[in-house]
Amino acid sequence: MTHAINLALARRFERIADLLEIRGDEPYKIRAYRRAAEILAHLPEPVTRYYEEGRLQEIPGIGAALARKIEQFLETGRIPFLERLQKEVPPTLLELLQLPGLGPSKVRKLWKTLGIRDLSSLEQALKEGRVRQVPGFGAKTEERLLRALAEYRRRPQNYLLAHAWSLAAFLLEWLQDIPAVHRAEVTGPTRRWVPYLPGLDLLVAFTGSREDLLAALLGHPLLEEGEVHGNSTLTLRDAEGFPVTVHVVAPAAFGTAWVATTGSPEHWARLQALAREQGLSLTPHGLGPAGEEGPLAEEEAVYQALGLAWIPPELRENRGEIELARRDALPALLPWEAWRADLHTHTQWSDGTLSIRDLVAAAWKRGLRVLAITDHSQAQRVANGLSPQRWLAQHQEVQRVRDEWQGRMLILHGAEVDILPDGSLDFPDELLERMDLVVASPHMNLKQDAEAATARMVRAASHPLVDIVGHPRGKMWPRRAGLPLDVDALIRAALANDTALEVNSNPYRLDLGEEDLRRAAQAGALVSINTDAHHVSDFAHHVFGVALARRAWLSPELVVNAWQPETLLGWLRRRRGRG
DNA sequence: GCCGTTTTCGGCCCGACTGTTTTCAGTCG
Repeated sequence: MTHAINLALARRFERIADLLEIRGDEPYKIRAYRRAAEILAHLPEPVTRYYEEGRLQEIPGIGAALARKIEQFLETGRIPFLERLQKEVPPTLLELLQLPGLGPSKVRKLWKTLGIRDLSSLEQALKEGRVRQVPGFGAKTEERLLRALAEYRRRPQNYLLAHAWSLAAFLLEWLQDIPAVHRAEVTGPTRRWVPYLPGLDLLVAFTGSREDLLAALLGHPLLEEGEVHGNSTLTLRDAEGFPVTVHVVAPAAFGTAWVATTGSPEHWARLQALAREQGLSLTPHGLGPAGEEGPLAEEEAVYQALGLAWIPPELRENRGEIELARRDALPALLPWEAWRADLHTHTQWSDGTLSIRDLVAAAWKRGLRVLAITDHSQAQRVANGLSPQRWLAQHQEVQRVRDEWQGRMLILHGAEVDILPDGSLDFPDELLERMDLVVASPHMNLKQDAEAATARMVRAASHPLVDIVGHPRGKMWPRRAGLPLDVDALIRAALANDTALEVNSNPYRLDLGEEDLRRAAQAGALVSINTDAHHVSDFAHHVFGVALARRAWLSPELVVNAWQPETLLGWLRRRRGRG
């Protein structure tokens, strides 16, 4: 759906917007770049098609100036305006924006008054007490920034899994067309679906020279720099500095290399120990008696030779999976294709981009058979949240669309109602009672202490008209850790009230998080995996939620989205006493 | 920088919170 060239352009427009913001440009100009980036990233056709047909300015948000920049990029791979901008505003300033509390205006001030250009010069200035001398900065800000900086540095795994997968899809397609590439696959933490990771790893069976492979990869519009590293790896980066490691292997040894590079390191070490117990030696290049390791081209053969069932990558964390594979007793995981219901989505009625009609059609096309329309409640002013009156008007519209679909798709009408700071809800019960389904989520006051946050969420989860607690922590990677919840208390409340806890599949949220979900899974709480879709392309995010469920060893029967529509309806009706 | 059967110029989404102030700018959602 997304195209590499659109994404490459969108990222450059985003970067222009960031740099303009630090420079202090006209806010509406900046917004125009951001809007264009957003639209390009979600454009269903490659922008090259518009270019060839001379229709660039037909793309909403693209006028003469942006069309010109798109043309320059497509013709030369460069945008001179961006290059001039980067000479003027050091791009290293952009990493400062990652720190919570530092926006473009403060970054500009630090740069102009203290000459701060990156994280290390900021740290130095903070430690020397120079930052608090700047007007607008004080002791509290100094302390907060030092903490944020330490936090930022402590986070070794800095990148988003979704970014890795999206890049992987483009690069694998690209690799297919390179002669002498026999096979190419995703490997490493990306393949294990680790939510936050140090970069993308690919495994490539290749018989040519490393330099040729590197040159071919650098021809891709999303990759900017790279080098040959040792005799079996290439390291590259995309325009945002996202690291890509390409492991190169002989085709015959693909199987052992794939197991080795997929990891985890602990899982691999345990496999090697198991091999030793059997008098064998397991290396990335083969398996057999020490010194006579033979290559294995298929991964299944590696596990089989060790007397194990093949282990899905999401389980390879050395949490007991090897012992279970030995007894052929691996847990049943939620099948990838079992997710057939999205119970948390948005339309143009609040901050979504699609009409109800288009959202339903897009969901159907995606293979969904149940869709809940859950726009924001009134407290979400930024998101154009619905008043009770507007919800009722929307209800009429949902009814019309429902009639058009005549039961082919189960369309539920509910809302994502705000959980207010005290745990009460942003809509009156009389309105909630009319809904097919209620998702209740926290959006504001996310800096409560653990006691207040837990009381708030437990109260919401215990409300008889709340079916699903949406993104319970309200976290937003990487800037916001979210509510410091006692998750076990929330899980107990959910169990006591037959309420489902959401795994929000938005890659920036993944909330509940993995450890939370593991606890919920052990307690046997119901879970709802939803995309929180605002765009058509957001439906694709469900894989991150499903992956998290698999990594948490969640029993498939606890996932309400995997139930038959009748079962789901039965649960909802029973909960609100309509059963 | 974009956009227009209310405008080709003057709009473009806004409110709460916080730390820094002494009346408000910047950040965030």
